[in-house]
Amino acid sequence: MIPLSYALLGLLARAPQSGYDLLQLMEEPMGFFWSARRSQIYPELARLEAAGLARHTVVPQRDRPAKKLYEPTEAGLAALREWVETPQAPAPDRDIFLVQVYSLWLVAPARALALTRACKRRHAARLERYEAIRQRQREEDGDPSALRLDSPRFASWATLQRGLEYERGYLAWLRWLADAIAAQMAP
Amino acid sequence: MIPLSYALLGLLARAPQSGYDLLQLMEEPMGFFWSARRSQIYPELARLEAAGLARHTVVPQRDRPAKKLYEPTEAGLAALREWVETPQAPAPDRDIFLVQVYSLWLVAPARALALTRACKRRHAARLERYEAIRQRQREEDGDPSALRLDSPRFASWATLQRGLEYERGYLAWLRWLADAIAAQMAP
DNA sequence: TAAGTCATGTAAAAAGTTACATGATTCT
DNA sequence: AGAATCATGTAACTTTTTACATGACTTA
Repeated sequence: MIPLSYALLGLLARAPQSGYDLLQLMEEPMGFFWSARRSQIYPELARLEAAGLARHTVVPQRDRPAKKLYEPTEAGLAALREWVETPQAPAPDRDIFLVQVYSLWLVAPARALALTRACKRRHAARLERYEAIRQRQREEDGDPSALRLDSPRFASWATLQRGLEYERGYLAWLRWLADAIAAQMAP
Repeated sequence: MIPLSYALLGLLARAPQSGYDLLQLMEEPMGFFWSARRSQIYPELARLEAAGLARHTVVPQRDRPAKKLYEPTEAGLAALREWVETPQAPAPDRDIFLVQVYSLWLVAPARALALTRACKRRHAARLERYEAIRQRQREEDGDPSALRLDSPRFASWATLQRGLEYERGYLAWLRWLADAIAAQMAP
């Protein structure tokens, strides 16, 4: 089992889903911290089923094509619980913008500034997306600090909170970087 | 060319290095934002050379085995510059701890707290490592805000700064999470 | 002489991405 | 009739990891 297995089980543990549903849930919200494409998700579902961690039932629909609804088995839930409470080796850190910044001394300041601003736009957009989700969540759940620890809502709120702080921190650093570059251009 | 190609070129652009040197530089400091193993680095160096972006000379040493010293070619430097000033599609976000947190509602609060603390230790250790590097950098370079934009030192400082802020932000969130869990355990 | 570091690679397997492929149903 | 959404997959390729493999030289 790979992290993706548990990402999928984590989604199924909240509610049964079709592969197609999972495709979208892996975009948002799971994609904010773990991602996978269609070509990885469908085979992984088959693997989970072969391993006895998930099962599916075919659900015919009037207005749409039939779908396979997946849910975790008891063994699947147990495996997920066990994995969740075991500290995991972190995935290697990968930030392509920092790879660029590491060689930023090679390029003209104006280019460096433009690059920084492009990155800033990305992160600002991501932050806005997170804030929209928080807004929606607040409308649905009310005061998030009142959520029970054993509710999926609490878990969603905790991950969202990290996303918000991550983007704010990144943006603060980007502003600092842009200022440092600009400061050496003006005089 | 993949991001790793430019990570390696970025190291070579600062000073010629052997594959073995690059192995260690890919651990630290490059590993803080991009990583690769030996089995990827040596073939990648060969690829860079085949593409005319790097070249090597064999350097015999008295006290140690001979080594291949790599440096970027003019074409390699040009390719690096061009890549650096072009906005890159970000690598997918991957945070295994957040995958766990997303399903944290399934496990006992005491386990959740233990997991959070294990994560906190990791990040605290990483922060200490960054702070030690900052200390060393400060001793070598003096006031970092005086560094010139076109010096590798500036670039190193900028990436380190991001690392420091990332770990501080992560730790702040972990404290918040631990508190939220603890608050529901006590009463 | 054994352990440790310096030094360079390859092989095989796994994980992940891009592109291909198909078909039902609904809406315009 | 064509575009859009729902729905499920596979094939080929690239990237990355894990494990294997070897040898020079130094120090205890």
